[in-house]
This record gives sequence, structure tokens and C-alpha cells, in this order.
Amino acid sequence: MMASDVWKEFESNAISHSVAHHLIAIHELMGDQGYARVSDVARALEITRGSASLTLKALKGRGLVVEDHNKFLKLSEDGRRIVDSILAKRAVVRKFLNEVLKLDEHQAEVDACKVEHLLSAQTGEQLLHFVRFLLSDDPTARQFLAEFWSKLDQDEEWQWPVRDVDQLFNMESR
Amino acid sequence: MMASDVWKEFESNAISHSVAHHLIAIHELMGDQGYARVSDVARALEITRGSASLTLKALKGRGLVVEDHNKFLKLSEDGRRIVDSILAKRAVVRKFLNEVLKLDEHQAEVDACKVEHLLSAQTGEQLLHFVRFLLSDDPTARQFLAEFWSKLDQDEEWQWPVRDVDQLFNMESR
DNA sequence: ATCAGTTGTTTTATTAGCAAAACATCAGTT
DNA sequence: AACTGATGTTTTGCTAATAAAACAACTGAT
Repeated sequence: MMASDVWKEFESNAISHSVAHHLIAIHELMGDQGYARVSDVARALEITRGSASLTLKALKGRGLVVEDHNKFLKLSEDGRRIVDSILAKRAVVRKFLNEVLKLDEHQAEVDACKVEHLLSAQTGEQLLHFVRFLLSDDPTARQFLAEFWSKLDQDEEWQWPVRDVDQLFNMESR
Repeated sequence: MMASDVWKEFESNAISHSVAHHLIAIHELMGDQGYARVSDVARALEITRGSASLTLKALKGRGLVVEDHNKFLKLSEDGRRIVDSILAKRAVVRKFLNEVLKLDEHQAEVDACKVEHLLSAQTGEQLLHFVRFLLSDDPTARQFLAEFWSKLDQDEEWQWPVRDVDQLFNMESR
């Protein structure tokens, strides 16, 4: 339980928040206007062209972005796969936060955005199965959600933030 | 849905991953050995004393860490509150990933560690209510989990990573 | 053809977070 | 007293990600 091993795995994350959004910007620009140049990415992310130019140069070097004969950008296969996996996680997390936990859309969007590129593929996949079943027509799922939501309306107070983590679930001290 | 508004809120995060773990290290060291000095924090995080010294100086400046007359560190009230909220979120997320989604402990620990300091207080609180009810004795919850897990064993394949995000849940294109 | 606007790049600087190395201080041997 | 080791700080340098500003190249209008 000593955190020393775990917490450093954070940096080993190949895809930073910034890189994730550069890639996503290219993807969305391709969908919206059919092409994506450095300036378009910079505008979409609200950063300067210079910054975008440097980051995107690095991404070309990593083989995630490829450049047209006329400076037009495109995602490589690898880049596309990364974007797909990130957007899928974002969609799942957003849906869970908004439609299950009943957080407002903006909060769900913000939290999903912060988290999307950090979740492992396995977590994303399992969460997808879970949310899919939870929001399906299955009567057990429906009943469960109904009971949960009614309980939510009842409680609506209690402890948070929490003082003693180990008592959150009446856990043993392990 | 244009991400421009949302994604920049990331940086507005007062508590970085690094800062979070410096604070948590102090908290755990206090519990484990009764005191926490710069060197103890550095050892716990496996960084140099110099790096820890600089970061902790900044945290003193922000009023999250206070210093003994003999260089002994302690969390301020604010620092303690931050640690409490982060550890609570970590515990909830870890439990959800491990005991509900059935991810192995290490994966659950790593993902929780990456995410703990990024989730809003509301998300943490709602998730706590959800997981608590989900893992309670309530017969509906038990039945729901049983059905979900049996379905998990059945499926165990299907699409991931996903090509078309909008079809993850048969969503409308909105 | 010139002038204005857009585009892409480069250079310089900043910030957060780290390492490495030099340094000073202090405690405990011997 | 001198040596050893642990501690805390400072300085220098590194990388990622940004801004700001200067610059070159192209585009389009008149």
C-alpha cells in the first residue's frame, strides 16, 4: 500500500492531456471542416500558432500526425487509434457521471475531460459494459437505478469531505 | 460540445498530481512514524531532497504545509482537508474499479491514483453514495451485481477500442 | 504590382517538476 | 578534535507546455 511504486507510473503516461487534445482537435476539425492545419488546431485549443506548431512537430516525430504536401495535417493510424480510445472513455465516463450519478452536464463533461486520457483500456472497457447494462432495459438494472435515485433524494446530506477514509465503507484497517 | 471551453479548466486545477502526493506523503509519514521532514518526503516519493525542498517551500508559501521550529513538517488545516478529500476519492474509485468492475488490484490502484486529485467533490460524493449502495446488503443491489458479473463472464469479447463513439450506447448524434 | 491578411516557423522567456551537484549544518563516533 | 553521515538548501540544467514576438512565405483584393 506504500504509494512509492504506484504514483510514478503517472509520468510514464505516453499521452499527456495536451497531446490528447491536440490529437482530438485534428480529429474534430477533419470532421467539421474536412481539414486541419496548425492554425486551425491553435484556434480550436485557444493557444498560439507557435505553441501548436512545436507540439505538432513533436507529434509528427512520434508518428501520430502526418503532414500533407501542403502543410495539411492528418492523424496517422496510431494517432487515430489513440483518439478513438480516448473519446470512447470520455463518452462512457460522461454518460456515467451524468445519467447515473446525476451530475450536471458541465461537471460531467469537465471531469470526463480531465480523466479520459488517464484511464487504462481495461478500465474503459469494463466501465462500458457496466454502464451499458446499467442503462439497458434489463428490469433488474432499472429497479436498481430507481432505488438508487430514490435513496439519493432521501439522504442528500451526510459526510463529505470525509475525515476517516477507512470508515467510508466500514473497511478494515488492512 | 466544442471542447474549447472545457479543456482549459484542467490547468486551473490548484492541486497537481505532484503536489497531491507531497501532501499525502506528509500525512502518511505522520501516521507511520509520527513526523515528516523534507528527507522523509523525498524518500517516500523517491525524488531528491532538493526537489522535495523546493516543492515543499512552495507549499509552505501556499499555506498547505507548516514548519516546526526544527524543520519538522506538518499539514495545515487546509492541507489536511485537501488530503482527506483526495484520499476519500481514491478509496472510492479503487473500490469501484476493483470490487465492482473486477479490475485487478494493481490496475485499480494505478487508475485511482491518476484520477484521485482531478475529480470534483460532487463526483466523489455521488460516487461514494453509488458504490456504497451497490455493495450494500440491499437485495436489489445484490441481484443487479450478480447479473452484471454473470454477463461479464458471458460476453468477454466485443469491440474495444471503439471506432464510432456515437454507437457506444446507440446514442443519437445530438 | 502593391498592400493587407493569413499562415507556419523560430527564437526567447516562463512555469512546474524533476536530477545532480555543491554547500553548510548538525549529530554521533572514535 | 576530526571524521562520518544525515539533513536542508541552493544552483544549474533538463523537459514539456505554454506565450510573445519577429520573421518569411503565400493569398487575395484593389
